[in-house]
Amino acid sequence: MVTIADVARHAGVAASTVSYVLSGKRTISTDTRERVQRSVHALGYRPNASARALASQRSNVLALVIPLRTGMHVPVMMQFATAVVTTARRFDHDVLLLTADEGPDGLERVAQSSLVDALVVMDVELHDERVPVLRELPMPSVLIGYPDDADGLTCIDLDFVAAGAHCVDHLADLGHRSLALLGTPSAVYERQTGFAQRTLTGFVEAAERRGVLGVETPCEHTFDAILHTVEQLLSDHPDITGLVVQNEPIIGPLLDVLRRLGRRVPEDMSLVAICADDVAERQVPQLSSVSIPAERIGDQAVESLITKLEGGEVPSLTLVPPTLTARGSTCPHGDLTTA
Amino acid sequence: MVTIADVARHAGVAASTVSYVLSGKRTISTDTRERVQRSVHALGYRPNASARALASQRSNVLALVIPLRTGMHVPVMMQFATAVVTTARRFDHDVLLLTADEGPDGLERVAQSSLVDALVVMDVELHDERVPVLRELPMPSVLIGYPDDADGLTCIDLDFVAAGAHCVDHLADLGHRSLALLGTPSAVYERQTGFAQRTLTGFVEAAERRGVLGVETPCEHTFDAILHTVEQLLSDHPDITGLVVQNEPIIGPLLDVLRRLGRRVPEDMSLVAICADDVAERQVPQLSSVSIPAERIGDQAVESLITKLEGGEVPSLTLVPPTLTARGSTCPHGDLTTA
DNA sequence: AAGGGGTGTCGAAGCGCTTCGACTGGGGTA
DNA sequence: TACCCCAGTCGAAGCGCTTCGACACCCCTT
Repeated sequence: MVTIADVARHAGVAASTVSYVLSGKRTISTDTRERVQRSVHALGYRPNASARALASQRSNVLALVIPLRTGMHVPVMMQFATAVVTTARRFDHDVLLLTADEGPDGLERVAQSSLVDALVVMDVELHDERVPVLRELPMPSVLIGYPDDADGLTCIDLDFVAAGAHCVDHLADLGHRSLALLGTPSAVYERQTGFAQRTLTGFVEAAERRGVLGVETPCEHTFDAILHTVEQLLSDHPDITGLVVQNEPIIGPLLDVLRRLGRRVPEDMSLVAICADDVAERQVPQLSSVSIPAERIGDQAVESLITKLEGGEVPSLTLVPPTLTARGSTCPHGDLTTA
Repeated sequence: MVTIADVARHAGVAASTVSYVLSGKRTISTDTRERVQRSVHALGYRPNASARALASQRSNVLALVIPLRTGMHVPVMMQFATAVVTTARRFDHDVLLLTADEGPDGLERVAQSSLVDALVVMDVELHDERVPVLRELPMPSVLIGYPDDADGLTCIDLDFVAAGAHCVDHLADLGHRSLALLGTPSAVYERQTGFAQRTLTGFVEAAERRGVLGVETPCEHTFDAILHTVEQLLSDHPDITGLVVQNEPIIGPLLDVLRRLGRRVPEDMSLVAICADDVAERQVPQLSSVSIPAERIGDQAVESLITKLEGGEVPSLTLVPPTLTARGSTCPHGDLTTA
C-alpha cells in the first residue's frame, strides 16, 4: 500500500503538504500542487480511511438503519436506501447498513465507536424506543418518518395526513359519498406506525369534513384475506363506490378480487392508491394515485444530515406535500349537478 | 469519549493490558481481567473503530455490493442483504452498502482505502466487468452468482441449471408433454445474467432429455405484456399444459391472465414457479415451486468470506442444490399408464 | 542454592493521517 | 533601507489503538 509519505517523497515535499493539497485547507502554489497531483496519480495513492478518520475525528460514513418489519413494503424501502446511498456518495460519504435486529444498542455501538459520524433512521414509529437513544447520541441524526414528539430531532416524511385527505377529496369531488380505506396489515397499526396512523387520520377527518361516509379496515397481504376483507366490507356497506388503498402489495390481487366480485374499475368502483408511480402505471387500468417520493425524501434526509454535520441549522420537521395524479381508476359518480 | 488509557488508569494497569483483556490474545490473570472488565463497564468504554482498524490493519467491515438492475426482484435482493448483515454481525463485522452505480471503481475505492477488508458481490453476470477487478484486489471477496470463468474466485449460487431441470422433470413425471418457460424480462438475458441463462439451459436440456416440447420466452412485468406473451404462446403452441415461471413479480398477474383466458390452474394448466416459498404459498392455488434459499446463500457467503479472512481455504464454486415443493398448482396430465 | 521455564504485565514503537505552530523568503510599504 | 506581512512550506505532535520484545516474579527442578 502506498502511503502519504511515499507520495511526499516522490513529489519532493513534506507529507503535510500532500495532505493540504488533497484537502485544500491551506493555499499551495500551483507549481507544487500540480507536482503532488502528478505523484498521487503516478503512484495510485489512496488515503487510508482509518488513519484519516482517526486523525480528523471524521469517518465519512453514515449509518442507515433499515428495519425490515413485517408488513412493510420492501421495494419502497430499497428506493429510500438507494437514494440515501447515492446522495451520500455525492457528499463523499459511505453508508453502513444496520438492520433493526440490533435495536437501540446497535445505534449506540456504531455511534460510540466512531464507526459512523451521523445516522439516518427509517420507518420510525410513533413511540419509538430508538428515539430517546438518538437524542442522547453525540452525533447528528435524521429520521425518515417521525414520532409523536419530534422535539430536538430532525424528521422528514411525506405528509400522510394530507395524503389520506387528498384521496378523500378527489373521490368526493367526483361525487362519491361512501368511501373505504383499505389499510395496512393490522400489525402495522398495532405497533403504532406513523404513516399508517396518519393516513387513517387524514382519511377520517376529510370524510367528516366532506360529509361522506368513511369506513376503514386493515388488510393483510394474502389473496384470501383480501377477498374476505373486501366481501365483508361490501356486505356491511353495499353503497361504497370509492376505495383508498395504502398497501402496495395488495394492489394486484385487489384488482383481481374486484373483478371476481363483478365490480368494474372504475365504472362500479373508483380506486385511489398511495403507492409508487411506476406501480400505479403498471396496473390495468392505471391507478389514480398519491405517489411516495422516496428518492426525494432520501436525498433530503442526507442533505439535512450533511448540513448538521457542518454545523448548519435544519428544520425539526419537514413534511413533503403529497401530489395526487388522476389516472384511469377513478371516475365521477352519481349526478354531480345536484352535489 | 473514554479511551483505553482512561480504562487503564481506572483499573491501575497498562493500556496494553486492557487491550489484551479485550482481545484475549495473551493470558491475563483472573484478578486483573475482572478488574479491567469492571472498569470497562464502569466507564462505558467503547474502543474507537478507526484507531483499532489503523493499528490492526483490520476494519471489521465487509462491503456488500447490491446492483439494483432493472428486472431484478427487489425483495429477494433484500433477503440476501439481510442475511449478509445478520451473519456478518455474528462474526463481529459490519456491512458497508455499495450500489452498482459506483461500478468497478467503487470496489477499488473501498478496498484500497482499507475502508473494508472483504467484499460480497451480488448479482454477478456471466461476463462481469467487476470480476477482473476483484481478482486483482488485495483482499478476499465472495460472489453471489458466478461468471463464466470462476477461476481464482469464490462463488456461491443456487444451482439454477438443476432448478430448471427439476421443473421440467416434475412436469414430465406428471405426464405433461409440452412445456413453456416464462422467463425474465429480455433485458436480463441481454446482459447475460447467470441465473436466467442457466435456468434456461437446464430447462432446455431437461426437455430434450425427457423428449418433451420445451419452448421459452422472456416476459416483461406489465400486465399487458404478460397477457400478450401468454396469448402468443398459447396460440403458437396450443398443446402446452405445463408452465415454468422464473419471474417472481409476474406470478400474481399471470394467474389472473390464465383465469381470463379460461385456463384453470392446475386442471388445464400446471404451473411451477422458481420463487420464495412465502410467495408460492400466498397464491391461490398455492404454487408448486423451487425455492430460492436466499438466507442460506447469504449466510454461506459471509461464512466463506470470514474463513478466507482467517486464511482458510474455501471451494471456488458452491452450488446449492434446489428443492422442489409440490403444491396445488400442478397435477397429472393425460394417461400416465401409457407414458 | 542455582538455574530454567512459565506466566503475567509493562513500555514503547508504530499504524497513516491531519493539523498546529513556526519558519522562510519575496514583495510591498514607509 | 528597514520593516512588516503574507503566501507557501515544513516538522512534529498527536489521534487511540495493537503488538512486540523485555522483564519481573514465582515455582520447579536438579
